[in-house]
Amino acid sequence: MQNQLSHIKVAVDAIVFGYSKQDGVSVLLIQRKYPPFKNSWAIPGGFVLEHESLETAVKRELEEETGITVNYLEQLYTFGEPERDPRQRVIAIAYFGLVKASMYQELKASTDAENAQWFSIKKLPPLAFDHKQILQAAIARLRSKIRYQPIGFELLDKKFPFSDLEKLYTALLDKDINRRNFSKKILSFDFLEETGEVSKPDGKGRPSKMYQFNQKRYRELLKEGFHFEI
Amino acid sequence: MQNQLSHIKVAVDAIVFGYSKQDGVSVLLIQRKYPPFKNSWAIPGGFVLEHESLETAVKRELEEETGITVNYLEQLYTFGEPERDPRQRVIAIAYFGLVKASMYQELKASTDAENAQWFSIKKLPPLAFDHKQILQAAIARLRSKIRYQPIGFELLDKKFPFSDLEKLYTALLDKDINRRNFSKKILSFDFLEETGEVSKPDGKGRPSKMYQFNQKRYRELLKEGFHFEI
DNA sequence: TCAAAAGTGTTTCACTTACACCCATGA
DNA sequence: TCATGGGTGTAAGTGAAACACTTTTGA
Repeated sequence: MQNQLSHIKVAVDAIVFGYSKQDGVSVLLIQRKYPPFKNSWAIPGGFVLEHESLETAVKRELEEETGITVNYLEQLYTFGEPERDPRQRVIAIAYFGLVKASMYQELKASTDAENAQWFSIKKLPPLAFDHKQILQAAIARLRSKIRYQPIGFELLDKKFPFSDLEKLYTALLDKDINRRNFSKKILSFDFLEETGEVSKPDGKGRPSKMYQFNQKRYRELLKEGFHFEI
Repeated sequence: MQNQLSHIKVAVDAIVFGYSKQDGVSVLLIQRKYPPFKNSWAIPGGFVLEHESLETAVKRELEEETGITVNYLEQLYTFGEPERDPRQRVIAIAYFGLVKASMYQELKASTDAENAQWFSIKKLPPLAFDHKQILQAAIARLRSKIRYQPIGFELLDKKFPFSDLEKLYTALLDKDINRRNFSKKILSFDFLEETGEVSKPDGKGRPSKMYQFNQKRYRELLKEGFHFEI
């Protein structure tokens, strides 16, 4: 095997989720400029360079195509059916990323991102290749993972009112949540801390305390055998 | 992109677990015949052919190298660090497989398997490439997955005494299990059925009822929103 | 002073945990 | 009849679910 060449190409894709109170959970898509599927919406991604790690490749492609930097990234699944790309055999290692609400707002301003756009996961456009299937796998991962790992905080701002967290969970889990029991449960975990600030009420109602996720405390709890579960 | 060739090669690996009361949980390894890592033990696997799906490739390689057929297979993770193979860039899509106790016994008889062998996960040999890391990921997956999905039955025979299941769980989860509460919990799920048979006691003690996993009933329960958890 | 949203106390109920005892078999 | 492993009943403890009430703000 003297550096043989392969007929199979290796690509990475990035399914990036963002959140806002107005639009709920959204995913970042780009519009294709060239055939096949010209002008279709697609998941950002591209081919892996010979000496670059898979994660580096995802981050690079994401930066090039959308200008976005994620604050959470994990491997999702590898899609490799022989016919998934009509041109030639391409296997795609899909990654799952999250960005904070502040980054979500910034996309509009970026110049790299002229053909990148957020789509609410409730109103998705038709997608190129097998990207519908990939996106569905990512949404399933997000929905299940948010129940046993505190990744919800990666979608909110650093400091947030408690109701934001509750709205996020309501948006992702279908059943509606009992406000009282939800707050009792989350606060009993003891990894949220009050910042001392309060939110100015937008319009009406009592202002709420601002909280932030204490990552260090969470890691300590994990070491003690703690298990997060909603 | 007219069928360009890639400098990155695509391989699949299969981490297959088996179980027996004597050896506990074991993993199937092969001894390498050629350099690099000649004579080292390694996870079975090989390169993906141009027109074959990833799953087909895993099953084919497993059959060729060990003669084993799995009754459960899922994708584990894709390993793609640039330096993981000293010869050239190879990304490996690792799969996670389980075989029933009867298949576990058969390996010894198979001729294909002259250089394949079961190793207890408690006494593992040094491994080629980054296979130690891959195997650790697989063991972690098995340990965590057995808690929220009834894959334990894929490691036992079709019919088994209850204590076999208990021993399997004791072997995988570190903490020891309260026999009474474990059986109450499993039986309350209502996907195990008595076969009417009893085991002949091997040596001593009261014979036990034989049970079998009712896959159909389990699927029904899932539809009703049932959630398995130990 | 009213509507809206935040914040909190308490009872009920179900399930887990812990413990103890009985049963069937071979030697 | 004894040792061994299989099979089962139940009380106590813990935590989730349900519900109702109070507080703080803007209009």
